[in-house]
Amino acid sequence: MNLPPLLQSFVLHFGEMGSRWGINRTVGQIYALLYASSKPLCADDIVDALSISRSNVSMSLRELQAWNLVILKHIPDDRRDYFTTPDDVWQILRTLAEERKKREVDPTLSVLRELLMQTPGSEEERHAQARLAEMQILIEQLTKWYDDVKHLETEQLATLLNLGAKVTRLLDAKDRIVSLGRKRTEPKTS
Amino acid sequence: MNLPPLLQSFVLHFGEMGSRWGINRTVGQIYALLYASSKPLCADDIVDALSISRSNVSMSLRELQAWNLVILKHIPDDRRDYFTTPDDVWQILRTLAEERKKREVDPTLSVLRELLMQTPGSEEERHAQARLAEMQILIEQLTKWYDDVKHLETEQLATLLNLGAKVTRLLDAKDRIVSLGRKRTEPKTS
DNA sequence: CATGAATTTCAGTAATTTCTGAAATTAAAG
DNA sequence: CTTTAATTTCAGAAATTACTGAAATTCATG
Repeated sequence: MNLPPLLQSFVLHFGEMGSRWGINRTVGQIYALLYASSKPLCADDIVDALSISRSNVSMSLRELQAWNLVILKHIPDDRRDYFTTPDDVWQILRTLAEERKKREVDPTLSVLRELLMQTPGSEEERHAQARLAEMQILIEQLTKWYDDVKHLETEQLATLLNLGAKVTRLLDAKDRIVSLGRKRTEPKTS
Repeated sequence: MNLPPLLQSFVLHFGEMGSRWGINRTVGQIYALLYASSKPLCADDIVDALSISRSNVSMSLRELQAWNLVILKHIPDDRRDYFTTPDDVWQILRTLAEERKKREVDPTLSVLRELLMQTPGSEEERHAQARLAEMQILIEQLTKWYDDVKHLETEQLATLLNLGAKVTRLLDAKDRIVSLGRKRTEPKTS
């Protein structure tokens, strides 16, 4: 591996963390490298930087593209593909959420729905269905929230985050204000 | 595998999904089994239900305990350990969030902090640090939100979920009401 | 349509992870 | 202290996943 020490530490860390997420080491390393580099890299740049085989780079880039995590760029008079990550970290977060939902949540939801259509053949199955129903309801609530929130602009999303648990207090406050007929109150927005 | 068909489908699905999350097939299957069973199971029950070796069950249960995902129960006049999952799916969600944060987010945050302490030795490193800083800020915002929200009672959490993106509208409404005419600088609304 | 640079595919191999059975350990009861 | 049931540990086997190099493919250009 042939990288400035800081970049190398970052890349190695992402590689290790990769396995804790569902992705493999190389994919994690390539992503980290693209993320932190100041300009787009082509496959051979990655080969040089990480000392891995050309074919491994090819397959890993394909994987990253399937996740929509990289952007393909072209440089004039150069046939090669160059890759970067989006500049906006919020956009990256959105993509990550979307893809993980697609791969990790949606299939489970569809299995739960299917199994809940069946008629239980025993007391044991009846109980199991009740448990699956609880899980289904939870996941549906979460995905409903997600579908709602994912359309927000970055600034609004940041506002929502900063608000955090205070939302519930805000709700109370609004109830009070509205029910009192717009009496003037101190703003408590942060 | 010796289970009612509905339970078997659920268990097999969790096993497969297991690998998309960081956990392995057996651990996923055992968790699913414990989750959907009407009473606590001991290691040998699991061996029978899933047709896997006793030692595998032992190691997998240990893994689940490390994740705080199972509850250990005892039955009078029986030396064996019996396992279940918590009844409350919201509690399960909280545990899952906490453990995943601990394993998948915190280590990255600490690496980012460490690397951002260093003095960049080149323009390339300077740029990398800027990118790491963006990532750090995002992660810190998210974990701050999480730390705030995780203490909420289930009912409040459900309220917050149901509110979703409407929070921003609520905020606007409150601003309008309390500031009596002073308009907030608008983000570009989609 | 031949050339050659860039890239992808894929079969075989390497590395890693998971799983098992045998042996070791633990701990309750005689 | 011994017996015995329950559990854990761990070395090796099995299974899975990741990686490589060689061959095949793609595609812009002469």
